[in-house]
Amino acid sequence: MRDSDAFDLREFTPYLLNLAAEQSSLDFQPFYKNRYGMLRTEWRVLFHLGRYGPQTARDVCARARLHKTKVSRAVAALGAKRFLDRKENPEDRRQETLSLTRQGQSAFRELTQAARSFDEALMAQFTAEEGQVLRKCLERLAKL
Amino acid sequence: MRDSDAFDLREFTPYLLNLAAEQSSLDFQPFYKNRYGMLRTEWRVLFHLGRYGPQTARDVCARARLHKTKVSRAVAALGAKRFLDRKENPEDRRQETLSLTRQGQSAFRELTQAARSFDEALMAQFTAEEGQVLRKCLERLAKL
DNA sequence: GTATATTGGTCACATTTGTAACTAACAACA
DNA sequence: TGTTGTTAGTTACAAATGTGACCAATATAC
Repeated sequence: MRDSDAFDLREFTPYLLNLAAEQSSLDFQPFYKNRYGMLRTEWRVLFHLGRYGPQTARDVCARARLHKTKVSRAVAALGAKRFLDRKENPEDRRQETLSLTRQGQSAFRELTQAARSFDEALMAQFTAEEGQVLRKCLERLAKL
Repeated sequence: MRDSDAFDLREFTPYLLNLAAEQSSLDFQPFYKNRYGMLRTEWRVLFHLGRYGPQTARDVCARARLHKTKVSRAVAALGAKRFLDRKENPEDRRQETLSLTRQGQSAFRELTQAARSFDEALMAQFTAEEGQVLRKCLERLAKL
């Protein structure tokens, strides 16, 4: 196993991915946390509601690739902060249709714009080709 | 804010990074979890001890970029499972020198080999150039 | 119709993590 | 020597997550 001496964690893609993911998430966090008191999951749920319109928690789960308990908690928190409204569906009383309040829409617009700028700044350190390769690789790795 | 309608979370690099990181970590997890009952942090600490030899928890913190409480817990867990030994440093009795037991070294060798193979398989889906670009971008994003 | 299975969503519990306070040992300096 | 500050590491508590049990509503099978 002579070779194993030469192997460094920094050559291990999952490790690198985690470092990069943690770092970038940490840098973006202030936008939704400081200003709106949201957690990451809440921001994701808010985003999906803003981006794809009113839908049930089940739909959010599928689209955001989040477990239903995580979505349930995020929805409760967003509701408590008046970022979304819940309306029971009369045709199937198990489910509720979630929709953003005016305040929720406003937060969505600002956070989306912030995300866009953030991403542009992040990608600006790479060439267009590098950016495309990066994106393509990440999508493949994420099994999207 | 017409443009914000077109923005999708999948175009947001931190989001993509997180999906890719979670997916790849999940896929590798069985190697250290099922076989050795380790957590991710424990595997990282074990790796640094195996790769860079006996050292104090403080050194591991610096090299592995982990907070000292996280390392402290991982060291306690690895010690309980007999993967490492702790020896008080007589020159400075605050610190302990950590070193892998025979069992720890064996686990290190196997996990390192597994990581290497895993990484090769992961990168095999890309061309050599793509791999280099990906690695370079990730290192930059991780601020290494 | 009644029994059974499935689904949307919540709750309760255990695990993991983050944060800050803490202890013990050492260092610096009067 | 005594006082103050720093450092290595642990502990205690809060916050967040994962997992499975759970409840009510609907669908399916008989």
